[in-house]
Amino acid sequence: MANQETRQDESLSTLMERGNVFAAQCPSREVLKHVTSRWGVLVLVALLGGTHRFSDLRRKIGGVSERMLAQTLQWLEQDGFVLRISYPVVPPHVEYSLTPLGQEVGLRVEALADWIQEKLPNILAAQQADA
Amino acid sequence: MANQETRQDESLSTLMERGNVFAAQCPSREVLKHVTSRWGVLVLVALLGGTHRFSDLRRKIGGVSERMLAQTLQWLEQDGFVLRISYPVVPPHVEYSLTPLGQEVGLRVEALADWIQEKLPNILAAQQADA
DNA sequence: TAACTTTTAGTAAGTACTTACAGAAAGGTA
DNA sequence: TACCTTTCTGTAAGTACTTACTAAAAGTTA
Repeated sequence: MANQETRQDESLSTLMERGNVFAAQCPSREVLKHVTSRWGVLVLVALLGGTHRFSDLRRKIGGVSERMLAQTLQWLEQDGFVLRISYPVVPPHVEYSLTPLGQEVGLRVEALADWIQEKLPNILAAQQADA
Repeated sequence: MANQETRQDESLSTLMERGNVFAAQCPSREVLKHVTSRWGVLVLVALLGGTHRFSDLRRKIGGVSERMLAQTLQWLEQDGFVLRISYPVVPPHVEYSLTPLGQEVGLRVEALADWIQEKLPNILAAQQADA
């Protein structure tokens, strides 16, 4: 089903129990792509702060278009990280939150984002150094 | 220098001390993009395992083209995460390794990648659930 | 001499990501 | 009736990411 050419050190069986991001055909690559996507990271971190409505997220995440936010939320929902609850009213009312699985990734993504935010001065300094 | 329109809750001074990934103009966004890029993640994790030559990385990271690997390494080098040592011989011999700063991000990125690899079965199950 | 080695630049071409914009739904308000 | 609300979808158009392919350097091997 996945993994024919690239067979570095993972057999079909290992693939079923544990992904291998270094293998081109491994499905974990797709998940990684969603989680680390431009807006995916920010959505996960934002939702760690609690349930948000669509427009709340859009306001909080500077620069997202409605189109991209919607698409990103769908990716994360399909991967089982985001829970979407839609109330059948007009105008629409939809609430997004993290599933238990989503909170786990969220924490890891947040750790990364936080580190970058904190170390930004060091990074900018390093950039200057060899510029 | 950065941050004119988007001014959510960070002043120019705060920006100098700590990034804010939620602000569209914050330079941390660029760094985040490099680190979480398709190949950036894999390069960082691979280099946590020690110094690698260009072709070692290419072999290890399934699916990268030479072009993209080179570009990704340049991004990470400019951000101060990767150290590039070139020996003036023919054919070329170049070694890549992580700087102290690079090891710190690397660990965070690895934590994320590892989690995804471990939880892949759960994620695939979740995908099936609402498919 | 022809071919091979390793790393990277450059080009053209293709694919994927992003944006901007218009539009829909059903009811309340001016 | 005209307009506003919120959450999306579809479209066209633009930008960025990726790939495939060509080429270079200078010495070693067939």
